[in-house]
Amino acid sequence: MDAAQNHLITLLPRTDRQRLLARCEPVQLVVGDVLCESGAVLRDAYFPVHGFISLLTRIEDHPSLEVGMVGREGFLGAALALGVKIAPLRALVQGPGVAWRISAVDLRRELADSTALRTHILRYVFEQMATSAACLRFHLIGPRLARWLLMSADRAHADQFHVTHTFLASMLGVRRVGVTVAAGALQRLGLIDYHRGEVVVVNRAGLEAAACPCYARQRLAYEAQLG
Amino acid sequence: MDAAQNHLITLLPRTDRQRLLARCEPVQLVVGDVLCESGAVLRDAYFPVHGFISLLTRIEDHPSLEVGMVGREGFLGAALALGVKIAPLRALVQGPGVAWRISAVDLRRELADSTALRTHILRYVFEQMATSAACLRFHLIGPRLARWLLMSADRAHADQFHVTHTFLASMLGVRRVGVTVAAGALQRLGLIDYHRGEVVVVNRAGLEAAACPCYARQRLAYEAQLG
DNA sequence: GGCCTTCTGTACGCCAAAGCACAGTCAGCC
DNA sequence: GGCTGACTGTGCTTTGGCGTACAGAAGGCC
Repeated sequence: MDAAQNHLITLLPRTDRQRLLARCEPVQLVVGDVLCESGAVLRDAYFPVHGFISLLTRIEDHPSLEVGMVGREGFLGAALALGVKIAPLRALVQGPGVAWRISAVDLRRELADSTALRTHILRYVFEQMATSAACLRFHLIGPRLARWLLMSADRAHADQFHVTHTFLASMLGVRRVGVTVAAGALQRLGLIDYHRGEVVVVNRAGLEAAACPCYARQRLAYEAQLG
Repeated sequence: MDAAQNHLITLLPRTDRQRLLARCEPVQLVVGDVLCESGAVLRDAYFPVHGFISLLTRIEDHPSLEVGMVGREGFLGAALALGVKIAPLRALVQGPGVAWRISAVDLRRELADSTALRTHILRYVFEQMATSAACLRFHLIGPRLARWLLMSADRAHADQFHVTHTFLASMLGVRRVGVTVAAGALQRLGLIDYHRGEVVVVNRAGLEAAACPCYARQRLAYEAQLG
């Protein structure tokens, strides 16, 4: 698990990192697993190493909506870092892999001891949420879909992954038909290819051009944080 | 300034509170003032006591959009709390009043010393952002407008305040005409009254019924935090 | 092979909101 | 009083997305 560490952990000073890892245990991320349910008590937090996790919200009778995505560059359990005991969002494993798991109690202890950990975790969450708001309001399905595919490919560390139109719809908060139409357009442009849930990014540069600017923006913000 | 303190400050343990206030100075909030510009260097943070402040974002050529509102119950400068030096959002004074101002340097020192302050500030911001996302995506102009009016009335501590349709449009991220139509409907229902920028909440209960459920939800979350 | 389920494509009508244009209306100022 | 500028109201057309319904296509299982 060293070569492909979680980036937040990598950013920590050596002693903090060692102390944190001593409290973590590795777990498998299995596609479809729900790591925490909205409204349930938070028991653990996760630092993904491979694979990725979607953060979903629901309001009333609307379809669900993804408000964040966590991969190797991030962390699941920000609420815990704020001392909140009840999960505000549903966390769904989307790409298979492994993660470091830490108990709420241990995380709390580590956060108290490590300013670096606290800062990195919270800044990451903040950035994600700030980006999505305006995007949800103004951007059309097509560009949003393209952005989602790129973000997934980044976190899956692959140009191919599994996801159906129905599922995409519940991520973007739109109808399944809306996804079908938008995905069909991307396919006709030769940017992606898909078949019964297997999506392949064919023309990455083209897909980036088709994606809403939030993709580039978030990427820049992330790189600025690292550098 | 004691009787009507900022709520986050009130929540602090006594010693933390006294130390914090020793570093703050009172300043006037004048309507239209821009306390920080997006992309500019952050110098100060604010704890409003009276009046309130809107947090605005802009993307590309779209109209601006409000993503947060800060009054007595909150705090302006969350980015600073995360160690970010550049303001991610524009902060615009909307309701006149006073606030405690603290320099970035001093805030940093206080945050390092006070777990309570850190937790309260970040939890507050987190809650706000999580609420808005789905609201922006799913709710119609009318209910969103009603919610905005209620939130403003709450923070202004008055049933009357000044705001034009054009301005409301830039808060909600819609056209001015859209606001005119929605506001006209609320007025015909006898819920509000307005005339050249002076808005009066006539039927508060009715307005709450007309507002999107995010208003009640956020209120509940806030009360839970206090209790 | 045949059935069933899952996934994808297409086709309606409908509506909220956008973009655009223009007409009132009120307040303050010269 | 009359001008000016800010504010509000109304009337178009266009459009992106919704809700719904149904039909084809591909894979799994018996």
